[in-house]
Amino acid sequence: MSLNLPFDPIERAAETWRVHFGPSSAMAAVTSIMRAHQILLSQLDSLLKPYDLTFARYEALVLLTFSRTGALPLSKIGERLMVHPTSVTNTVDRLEKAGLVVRLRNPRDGRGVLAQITGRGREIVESATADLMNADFGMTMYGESELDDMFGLLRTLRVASGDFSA
Amino acid sequence: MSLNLPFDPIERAAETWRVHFGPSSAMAAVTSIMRAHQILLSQLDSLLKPYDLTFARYEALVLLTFSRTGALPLSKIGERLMVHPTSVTNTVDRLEKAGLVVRLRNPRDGRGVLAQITGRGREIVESATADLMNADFGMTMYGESELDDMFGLLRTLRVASGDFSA
DNA sequence: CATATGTCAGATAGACTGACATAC
DNA sequence: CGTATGTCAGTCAATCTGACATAT
Repeated sequence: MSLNLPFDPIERAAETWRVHFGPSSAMAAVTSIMRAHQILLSQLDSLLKPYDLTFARYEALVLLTFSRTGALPLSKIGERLMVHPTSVTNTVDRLEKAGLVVRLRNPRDGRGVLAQITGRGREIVESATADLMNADFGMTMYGESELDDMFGLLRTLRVASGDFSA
Repeated sequence: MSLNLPFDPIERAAETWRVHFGPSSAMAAVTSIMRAHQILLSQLDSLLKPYDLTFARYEALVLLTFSRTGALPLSKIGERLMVHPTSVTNTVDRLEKAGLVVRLRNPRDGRGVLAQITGRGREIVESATADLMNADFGMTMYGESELDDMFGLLRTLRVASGDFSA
């Protein structure tokens, strides 16, 4: 599983990069984000595997528990999770097959569909969330202030990319 | 393309999370990393699309230009890029079909295969790299010290996950 | 012999395009 | 009418498992 190299592969790439193309802190930072994503996704998916959930599906389920009625239009789910409409359809399909949500017609918009979390869905979210928080979302190596620093740093990227107005 | 929400969707999720499950800075940090990855990958792949490259394939090509002979065993490519052996096979397949690398038998190990970059491969890397550096790898919004902070922060995660010994 | 390298078939989760029916 | 919602078919890149041939 773990590589256990005797050197930092990204740091080495950055050094070699400097020799060939000139210095680029951006390259090292971007590569680090890519690798961090890979590490975290793998850990989170492992934690969620007993529930037959991926992180993406877990996020959708959690979002539903956050709403007053346990139901949200698919369009709103896509907006909040920042994913493509067809991906929402796909995610809800899988959750529905697993019995964790049901589709309802939106009484306030004939075009729309609501995904509503089921009792079983709520049980699974509760249990999975306990596991994730217990594992600190795979971030046990960080202190509170470091986590805040990371959130703040990455917020700059999210603002600049147009996710929201600061 | 951009969402342009009037609020930060991750910050809102973190607030709601606090109400339902208790505070978790880890959750906000992890979600930020996930979103940052998504944003950057999309930007990088757009920049590389004119060359019919993905970021993963570009990384492999660059690695080859870094080696003395322009050739590396597939096993070494997998180790440096931290990807699964079958993913390396897949990546090299695509690069080979595009004429950017060729496969050679490893003269020093009958089991092994070398991927060697071609002249056309070198041209493409040079041009694509110029584009990427010109776009600062999608990180134009950051200063030098912020990029270093990010690298340092994420290094902690990579060490803890066993990528290498610090 | 056990181990390491690479390939293959097949499965999976995800993102995306374009077309479409439906309803606002 | 133009716009918005969701679905569908199909494509694509990536990842992984398990099996396998080959060579160390």
